[in-house]
Amino acid sequence: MTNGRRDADDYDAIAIENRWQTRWDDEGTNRFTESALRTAKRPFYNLMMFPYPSAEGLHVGNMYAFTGADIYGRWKRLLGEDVFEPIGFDAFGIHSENFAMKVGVHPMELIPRNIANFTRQLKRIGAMYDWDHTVDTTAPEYYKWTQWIFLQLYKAGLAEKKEAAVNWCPSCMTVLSNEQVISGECERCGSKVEQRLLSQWFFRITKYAQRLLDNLEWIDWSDSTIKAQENWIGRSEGAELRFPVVGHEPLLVPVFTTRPDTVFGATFLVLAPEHVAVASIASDAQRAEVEAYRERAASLDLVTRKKADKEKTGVFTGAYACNPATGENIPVWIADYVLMEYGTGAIMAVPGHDERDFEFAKQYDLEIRRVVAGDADVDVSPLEEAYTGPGRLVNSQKFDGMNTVDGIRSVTALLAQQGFADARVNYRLHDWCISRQRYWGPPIPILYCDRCGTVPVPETDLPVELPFVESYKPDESGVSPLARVESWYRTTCPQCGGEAKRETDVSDTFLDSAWYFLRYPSANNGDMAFDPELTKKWLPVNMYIGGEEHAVLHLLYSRFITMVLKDLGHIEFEEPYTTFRKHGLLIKEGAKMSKSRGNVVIPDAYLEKWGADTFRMYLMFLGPYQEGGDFRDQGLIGPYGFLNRLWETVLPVEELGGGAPDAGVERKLHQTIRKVTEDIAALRYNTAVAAMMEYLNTVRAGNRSVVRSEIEPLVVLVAPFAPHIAEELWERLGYTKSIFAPAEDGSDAGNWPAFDDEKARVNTIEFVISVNGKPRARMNVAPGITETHAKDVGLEDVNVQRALEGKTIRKMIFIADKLLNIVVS
RNA sequence: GCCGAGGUGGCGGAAUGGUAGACGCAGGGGACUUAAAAUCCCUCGAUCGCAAGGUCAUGCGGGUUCGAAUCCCGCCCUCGGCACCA
Repeated sequence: MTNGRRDADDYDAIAIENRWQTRWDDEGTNRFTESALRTAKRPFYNLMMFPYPSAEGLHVGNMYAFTGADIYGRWKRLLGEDVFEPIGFDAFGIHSENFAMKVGVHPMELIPRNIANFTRQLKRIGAMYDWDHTVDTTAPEYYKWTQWIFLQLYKAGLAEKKEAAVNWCPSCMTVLSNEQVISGECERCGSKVEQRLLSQWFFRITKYAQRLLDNLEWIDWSDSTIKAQENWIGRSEGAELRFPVVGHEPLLVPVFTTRPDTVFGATFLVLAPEHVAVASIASDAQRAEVEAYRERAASLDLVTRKKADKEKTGVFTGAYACNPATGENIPVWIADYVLMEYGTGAIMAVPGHDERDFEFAKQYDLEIRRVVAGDADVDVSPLEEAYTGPGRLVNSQKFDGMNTVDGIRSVTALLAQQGFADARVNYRLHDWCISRQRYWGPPIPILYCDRCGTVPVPETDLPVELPFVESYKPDESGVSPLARVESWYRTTCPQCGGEAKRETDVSDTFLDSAWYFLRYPSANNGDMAFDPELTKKWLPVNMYIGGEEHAVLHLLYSRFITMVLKDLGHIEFEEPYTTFRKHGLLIKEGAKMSKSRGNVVIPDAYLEKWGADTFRMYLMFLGPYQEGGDFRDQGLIGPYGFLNRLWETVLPVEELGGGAPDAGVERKLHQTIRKVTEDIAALRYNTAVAAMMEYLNTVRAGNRSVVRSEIEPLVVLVAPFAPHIAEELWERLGYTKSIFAPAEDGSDAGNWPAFDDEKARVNTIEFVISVNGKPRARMNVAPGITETHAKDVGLEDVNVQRALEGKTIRKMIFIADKLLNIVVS
């Protein structure tokens, strides 16, 4: 745009992008045929987290994630690999359902509309998705297999139904997740949330806890994601100790502790209010109080109950237990700070050495006994606060003087001998509750028959289709709206032919997404969930890029399902993603993007103003991809100017010179190819873009005339970031095939340029002479300057001499091709 | 409280033991233009100096080292995750 009007040959991003997107679509450039999927020579499965198709449309956060992943895939394709890059829609779930209720449109109507809008937007960003292999988790052809997976777990004994406490909003009449409870109130209506006991389906993920933990050692994932999973699984080593209840022999109350060495300081026992032993051991005198407390605890919502800073409460049961180490009788209490779902639901309280027990003992005036002294001061004075560190045992009979590590082992061994203890490992991880008392999900494929009991739906009867239900709002009954559709849930038992009733709960959305990557290559297969041959060829996923918000849920559940499917003989690998990289978080002008702040970036307007190429490039340039960055409208002009200058430099092609590149430019070119290649491989996209900009500046410096061999490789380097302009320039450079197609020399290679270390080698370096670490002179020399030579030249420099005046040289440090540091005093 | 990441010009960010501030934005000056936009060229951490050059500077305080944004110790702050897990 040099003359205020647009010449035919000006860079018109929108027109170019429309043209190439249409062409990719028409020619199926990025789509595998079924046979091509089977014959691919160098398969590379490039996966990104499929979006939930909200009504708002594609968010800039989605686009940031997808662009970074697409650049990786396009780069792999330019290297000549057969890259499979699918996308789909995670469209079931509470989010969609709540939104549908809000706008008063049935989800069965709303979701297809949203998917159509998302598809349009996803095509607009120029990612190389295979639109012939997409999934929609709400399609019966998909959730048929989600139900099939449920049945495989059921048959393997990994799915079981049991009672569990859930959050219940009495006004919305629905179960809430913990995330939807804000300080005891419903996030949507503000009502006080209650606790309800419901019978629900669980997957026994805890059975896989150790394996899920062990494999973290060898899978190639972002460190922070691995750490998050480790913490979530939460392995702790310790012991189970058993305390006989006085007068109720042979009843033993088991407790889990990581500090069996402190058992001599266990001055009372605390059970969770729900603990089964409570009813039988409570004394008559205390029974009324105990019952009242249990009722109060049961009515409290789960989030408030688990708040650590809540004041501790509890009641004495009237019973005593025998401390097997000391032989003393200690009181048994119940308190809601002890959680039924962790360990055994009971603890031995050691107030001297546990902060919570200390607080509780203070509250109810229970004995606090020191049994550990800090190493430095073998101190037996009373405790002002709980001492939780290591040290030496005191007041512990024959174990006195022993350190914490030996104490844990020795005390456990002694009590084990007497039958009161076993070494034990505990995990924080809970079984995965997959029941949802909602409408918008795949029905759980189970039937209940009066005669046969719980009966799985035969695989041949799948899918159990979700019926269209006009009024799908949840109600206060605590069961799914499907329980109101008698015509649907009444059925016959496949075993006895008698009357049966369907399970009316649907499954968790996370089950839909726990296996979607297995479905993509087989997306069009109606006969099985995943074709064995295709699965073997393409899986596990080679590269998975996504946000860290899924570090523990989706990424853990999909690992679990993969392990189960392997154990059941359906697949041959147990980790779904060979490499996982998290991307960072985008913020807007220093602040987190949120609807309430009104600073959410909607990509559409930017795409229309600047084009997808500029937008993609800017997103990758604004900060390190794996750490995130700050989106500023002002910043887009940078990459836009770069693409404009690239356009002007290549065109018109007839004016490009032929022949050999300038020596200096060629050196910079090979350095740039090397840097961009290494940076993309490591997802350092921001510095890759900077290197390309630097190279273009070098090529254009001083308005010199450019030869084709200098600029053509840059078009390829830019292609993963700005695929449309790259295709256009490539075509204008005279190539007939797509820049992403295999190179025209017939080899397996793609068009990505190779770098030559020889050609990248510098012929002059700037050598620094410093005095006491401060640079005093710089000189341009040929690499390989000797120490002697450097000293000769360096000491002659006037500036250096000035710095040396009146000082004595103590020594000189020579670092080859970098610097000479003269140390003086 | 615990785990993880981070704190560098006016701004986004480079540099992970060896020239601090690559690349880009914004700002300043200039060319072209009737003018504006666009484009191009120069300049651009602070401070002292006519200049050569000096001094200061990577959250704060110490340390290691010939040399520290980078490594170690102790603090402060920001962001993300987990949180009564025994």
